[in-house]
Amino acid sequence: MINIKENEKLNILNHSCAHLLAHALKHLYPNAKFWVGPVVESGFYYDVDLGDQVLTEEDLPLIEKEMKKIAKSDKLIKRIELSKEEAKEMFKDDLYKLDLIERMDEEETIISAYKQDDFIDLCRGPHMPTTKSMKYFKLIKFSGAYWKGDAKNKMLQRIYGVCFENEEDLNDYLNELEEAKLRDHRKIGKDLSIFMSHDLVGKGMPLWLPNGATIRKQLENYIYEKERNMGYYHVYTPCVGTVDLYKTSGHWDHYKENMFPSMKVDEEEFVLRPMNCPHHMLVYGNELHSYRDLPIRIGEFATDFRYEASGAVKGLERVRCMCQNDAHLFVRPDQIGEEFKKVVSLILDVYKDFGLKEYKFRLSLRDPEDKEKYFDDDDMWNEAEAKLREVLNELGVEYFEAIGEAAFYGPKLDVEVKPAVGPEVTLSTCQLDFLLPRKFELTYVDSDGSKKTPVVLHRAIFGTFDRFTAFILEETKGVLPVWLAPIQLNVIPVNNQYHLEYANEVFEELKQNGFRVELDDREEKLGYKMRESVMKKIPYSIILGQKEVDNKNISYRIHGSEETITVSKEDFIKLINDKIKNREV
RNA sequence: GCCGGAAUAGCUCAAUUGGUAGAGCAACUGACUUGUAAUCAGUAGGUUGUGGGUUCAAGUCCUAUUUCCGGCACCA
Repeated sequence: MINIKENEKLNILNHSCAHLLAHALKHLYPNAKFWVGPVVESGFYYDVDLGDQVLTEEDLPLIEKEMKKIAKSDKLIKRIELSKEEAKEMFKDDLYKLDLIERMDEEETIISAYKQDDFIDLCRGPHMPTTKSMKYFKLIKFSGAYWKGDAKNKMLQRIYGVCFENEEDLNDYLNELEEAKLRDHRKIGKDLSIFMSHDLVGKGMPLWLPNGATIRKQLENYIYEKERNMGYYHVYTPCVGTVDLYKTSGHWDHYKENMFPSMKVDEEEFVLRPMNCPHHMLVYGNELHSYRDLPIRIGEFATDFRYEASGAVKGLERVRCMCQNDAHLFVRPDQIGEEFKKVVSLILDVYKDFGLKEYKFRLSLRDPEDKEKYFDDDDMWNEAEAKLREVLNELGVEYFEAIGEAAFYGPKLDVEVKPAVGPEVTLSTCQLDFLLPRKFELTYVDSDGSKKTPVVLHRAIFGTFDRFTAFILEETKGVLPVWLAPIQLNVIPVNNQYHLEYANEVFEELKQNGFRVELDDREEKLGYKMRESVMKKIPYSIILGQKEVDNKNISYRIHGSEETITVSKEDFIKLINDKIKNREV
């Protein structure tokens, strides 16, 4: 999908369209006060204070109509340059604009504004020459948005729109938006019976249905094997811990508002765990470790509970009960680079297996200007950050740096992806932690016999199984590769009376070979069953009629293909096994 | 959490200004015996998310609440 902000022409066009929107709003709501109207990836928006006036769905077409009217009247868009004082005088009744002027750089002596007919707005520009330039636009949606992005401030109303140079581009874009809704994992999840939710279970608590559970099991098996091969040990630890555990880890002080409230049982006070680090710290601490034993890698497919804000939960993507593909790697300081490299390589390896291409690595670093915010060990930070960069460069990974986005306990690498609908989310993560091992007084015996503190890498390749499943459903539009598909093969006899016996035989044989196979023995027409097989996105539909009975072979059709292929049973079994092994469609 | 919207049969949806809930698909029963995206007929299915209220009368209006949706904020 096109990034409008980064397209120079569209950027100016959309920016001008934001002014056009404000202009129209001013006509329709004379008391409207305007905050800012920037261009974003998906178009533009304008934040506006309409007083008590609340916008409704029906208002958008009316606003659009007024915008079209102004556009048609072909007003010149003129740049005006003002001194700071002049600007303050001009906007003296507008608190929002005064605030903007106040916040401008001291250096900035000239402030520009753009005027079109009876509307004037502060703006750096540039803009289109006349309002007539904005012909092909559409207001998309509206919502609330905090003034200055701060939840403590008043909520303004935000109207989103998009503008293109011609009708075709606009329609293409709107179609893309519609198509994105169709591959939303919440829709696919419902259509394909992947997961459900229920009021009685609660918000952000999806229930995985058999189809979803099968997918998840495959993901678990897949990553378990990878991790085992890399020397990970897997554990099971409880979903609860005492409050004292989280006081020791520091979560109670720093993460409490994201945890479910504690519960008292007899003399103990428990919380549902929001993460597994404390448990894994204890597992490490259960034994004495030599410097020779490190790295020690402790993994778990662990269910965690986070009290996510009620407005934040979304399908499988953001939930209150999740299963992390978690592991904690205990390393010596000199092993940070090497171990980090292994994690990044694993991420790349996994993404390749899933055919993922659209993702961004984000390296979150400490803000050197604001060292108080972070765990105090300059050398450790500098060395670790340099090491992470070095590894990423070595692997030739493209990444961007987010200064000041590190956790207070260490720098981290996140992989961000864009879901069908909504803002980017983090999939994989790898976080360095200097602090937690100290809090739990973890040690290893170094070569000189002294006790040293290990460094911990928190890492999750899939992130959570929940979010990864959501993402993979959207990537594949629900058409999963055969190794992941809940139902891999669908056996359809042409006519039950004559072909069911053979179909049963084939069905049993495929089942014996370990495939997830179904037999559609309902008394329905072939066309009817095929339709359902396609809609359920089963990778292989096997059609068995008289020809197949006579020749003891198999005809199959791959999802999305029009072609039917006939092969021997043996060849078919080999084919499917190969596809599974190679993780092909 | 905040602003706004929504909730009707298993699913997708309909129901004039308030007048007592309807269709398609799915399910079930029967007929049909079929070669690649829907065979036909019939049956059953609902305290309209939940609790209050207004009214002669509420799916429709008010109110509380739960869940969902679009954003915002959050995501040490």
